[in-house]
Amino acid sequence: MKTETKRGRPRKFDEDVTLDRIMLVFWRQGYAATSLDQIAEATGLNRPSLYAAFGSKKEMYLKVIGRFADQMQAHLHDAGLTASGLHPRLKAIMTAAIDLYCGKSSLCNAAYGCLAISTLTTEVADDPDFKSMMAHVVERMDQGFADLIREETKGLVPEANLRFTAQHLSLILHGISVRARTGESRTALQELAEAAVDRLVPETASQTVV
Amino acid sequence: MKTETKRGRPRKFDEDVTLDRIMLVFWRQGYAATSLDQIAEATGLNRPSLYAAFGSKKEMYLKVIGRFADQMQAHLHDAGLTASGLHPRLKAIMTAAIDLYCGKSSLCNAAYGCLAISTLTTEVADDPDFKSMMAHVVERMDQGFADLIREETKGLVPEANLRFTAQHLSLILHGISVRARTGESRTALQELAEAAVDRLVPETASQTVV
DNA sequence: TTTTTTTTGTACCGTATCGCACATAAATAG
DNA sequence: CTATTTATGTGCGATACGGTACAAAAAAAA
Repeated sequence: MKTETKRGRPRKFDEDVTLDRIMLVFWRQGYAATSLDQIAEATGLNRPSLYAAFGSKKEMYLKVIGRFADQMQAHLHDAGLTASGLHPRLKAIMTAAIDLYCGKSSLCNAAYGCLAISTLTTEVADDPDFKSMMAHVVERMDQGFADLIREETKGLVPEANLRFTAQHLSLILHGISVRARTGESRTALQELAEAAVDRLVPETASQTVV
Repeated sequence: MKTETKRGRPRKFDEDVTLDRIMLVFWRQGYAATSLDQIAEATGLNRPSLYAAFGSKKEMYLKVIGRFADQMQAHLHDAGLTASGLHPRLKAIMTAAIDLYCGKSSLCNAAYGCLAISTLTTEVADDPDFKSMMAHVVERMDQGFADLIREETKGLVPEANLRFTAQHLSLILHGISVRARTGESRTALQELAEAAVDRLVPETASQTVV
């Protein structure tokens, strides 16, 4: 399998870097309030190049949301590996999420909360494509927490209870995202999250959850 | 004090009814995606009348948010009066909020979640006026819960703990709003809320909270 | 070189946007 | 009746919007 050199004029931009720049614009302003001119300015590209590479504004946004979900999942997964035991791992994940929501991550340096919660939620009521994307993102987050709990409690917790607790953890994170974007301090959110985890899962892994 | 009859041509519309109609448009589409033509169509007024009565689009939106916060607070307060004891009252409030978020209230008949969480959150990062309004709305919700807990536990719970639990309850409601707009069923949200309240406050009022 | 393929950038199209000017209408005050 | 005050509705104006046509540019292929 040889690396066939592409014909035609080469691109002057990196697709991933560009998507990250587009992401930041949508993250700050939301979908509806963002114009293609702003995206063009933020990326250094002109509109025809943007359309050729990513399609319409809506497609750009959906691509960005999907990319964000991927990066978010990887980020939180990594954070969950820095500790051991259900309770400590959950706390590590919460901390990582709060840092990200408050602009303390490589992804974003402003307190914009979660991209999906902060901007996609608005568009959901009037557009089925956005709505199913939103449901997908939330479902992924629930799944992530469920997988972690399942792994750490190996059969000790009924699947139904486990999924329920996972939903509850997602819920907490969504609420924290809202407060992060509203301007609440990182330490205040950290306290809230810690208390929430303490109430949801026991300190020692041997106890039954829920 | 006599009812001075106003001079000039009388208005053909009721200001409150009109604001409620404007509210529904913003509730579905959000601030940025809503045009004044859509508002004009929804209210039956033309743009000059709208501007004369409510000012710019931004002022309309802020007025609507304030009105929503008032109505929401009254709605939840009333719901809290239908039961007695901290735990039952909180559950009643949660149920009322979920019904409203899912379109089962006189305010709105569609599952649009909370107007502020669903639409104002997006605008917050780029506009200080919206941001302070959002902080104000969240603060009011925290206050409402704090007042209720304080009233029901009369001095048994330290003010700090009490406020902390109130924030946690608001957080839950914000997360539920997101899921309601995303399409989650009312019963599923009801289960989540009940479990959350069970974990946050004891069943019997005599126990210490948190 | 000539041809083919792909990207770039200018310039544009039709439409929608917010906000307002201005004339008209409907009420009261004198 | 005349003047004044307030609300209505048509219509416009300047701008911004999403999206695209088209020609120039930059690479590989023939």
